[in-house]
Amino acid sequence: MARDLRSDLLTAAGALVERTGSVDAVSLRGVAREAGVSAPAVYGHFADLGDLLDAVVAQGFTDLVATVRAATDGVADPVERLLAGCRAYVRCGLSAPGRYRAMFGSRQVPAGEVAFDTLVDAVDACVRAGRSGSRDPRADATLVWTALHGLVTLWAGWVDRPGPDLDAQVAALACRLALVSDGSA
Amino acid sequence: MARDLRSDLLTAAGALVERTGSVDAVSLRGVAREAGVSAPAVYGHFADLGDLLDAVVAQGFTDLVATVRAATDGVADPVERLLAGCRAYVRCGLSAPGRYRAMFGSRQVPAGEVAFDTLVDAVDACVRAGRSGSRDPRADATLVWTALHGLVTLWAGWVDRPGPDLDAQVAALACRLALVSDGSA
DNA sequence: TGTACATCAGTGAACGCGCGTTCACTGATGTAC
DNA sequence: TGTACATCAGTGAACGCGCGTTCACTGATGTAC
Repeated sequence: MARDLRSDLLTAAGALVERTGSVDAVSLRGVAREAGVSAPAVYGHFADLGDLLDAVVAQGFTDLVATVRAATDGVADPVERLLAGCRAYVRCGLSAPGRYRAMFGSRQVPAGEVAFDTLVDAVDACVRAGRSGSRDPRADATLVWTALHGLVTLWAGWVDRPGPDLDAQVAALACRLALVSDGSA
Repeated sequence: MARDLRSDLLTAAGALVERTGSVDAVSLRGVAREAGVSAPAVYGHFADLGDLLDAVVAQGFTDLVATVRAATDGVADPVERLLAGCRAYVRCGLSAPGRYRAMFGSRQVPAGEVAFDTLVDAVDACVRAGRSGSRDPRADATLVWTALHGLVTLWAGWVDRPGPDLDAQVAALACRLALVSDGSA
């Protein structure tokens, strides 16, 4: 079976991003070393280091969207659907905090817009089902996203994260900010 | 008037952190250049680059605590006090996003603990005044902090931040998560 | 007031290093006859 | 089946650069007499 160096390089770059905790500390030579290949070999698959890191970020968005979609597909109840999506979002972020930071750091966030519309729809569905008192689903979805983002970035790499269970925190943030009446609030 | 090179270097380092957006992209030579001084001159005031950056972060915590304290001092009403502190926290973070990221990035957060206790007290005061329905002020203060952190890190450097006014978002996040009944919720 | 000297903050040159990128190359794989 | 050749992914050496850090130095400032 022929090796797929391009995906090997992406994997190596992802591993380095997580190990160093920051995308800025990753070097082209370091990625090549991690993949067990010479530095110039990278240029056969990526224009330069920035291109490689852009690909890591792009894959991060693809993963995030797929993860959330997989978690929400087939969930009929709108509140459960919203919560499942939020949980998946947070867990995906925490599974690769360095990449997550790179995705929503100083770079642009084009793919984030699409995913955000999904969140607005999920809040809107709760309103239509009479399960949320939101009068501005888009504004409240923004609050939810903001809080979930805080959850991922503040507690990434924390060992002794304070407070209750992660899923309970996600539920409390989502329900209170989306004005959903639920046992968690 | 004699120059105070140490504080000049801190200022220069802070400016570079904001300009590059990341603490990892700041070099000792770059800071010296920014301060108009030779690179070895830095060693007269800091052990090495890490020491200098630690000082930037430490000053960030000092500023943050002082800013929040100044905003809350003399505010009698517990809800107003909580909101004033949250607004000050967010504005301080957004005024120097790169430094804020460095403060709560991969490095340790010792000074953050003290500031957090202040937030717990503020929520607790609302509960005691019958203005909050929180049954676990510490847990709910954690949610508030998480959301404020998200607000700073997600929207730092955003030009067209969506949704309503920043202060209104802060109020919504704080009131809903701390279970304060207020016009904003 | 003037002179000799100690102190000490900042300088300029130099070091070794890892970096991104280039270049001519090699050696395995596939194809034409 | 065997041979000659084209293709092309990956290599090793080399480049120039900015980096952190060291070292002996300089020149201004303050002090003792």
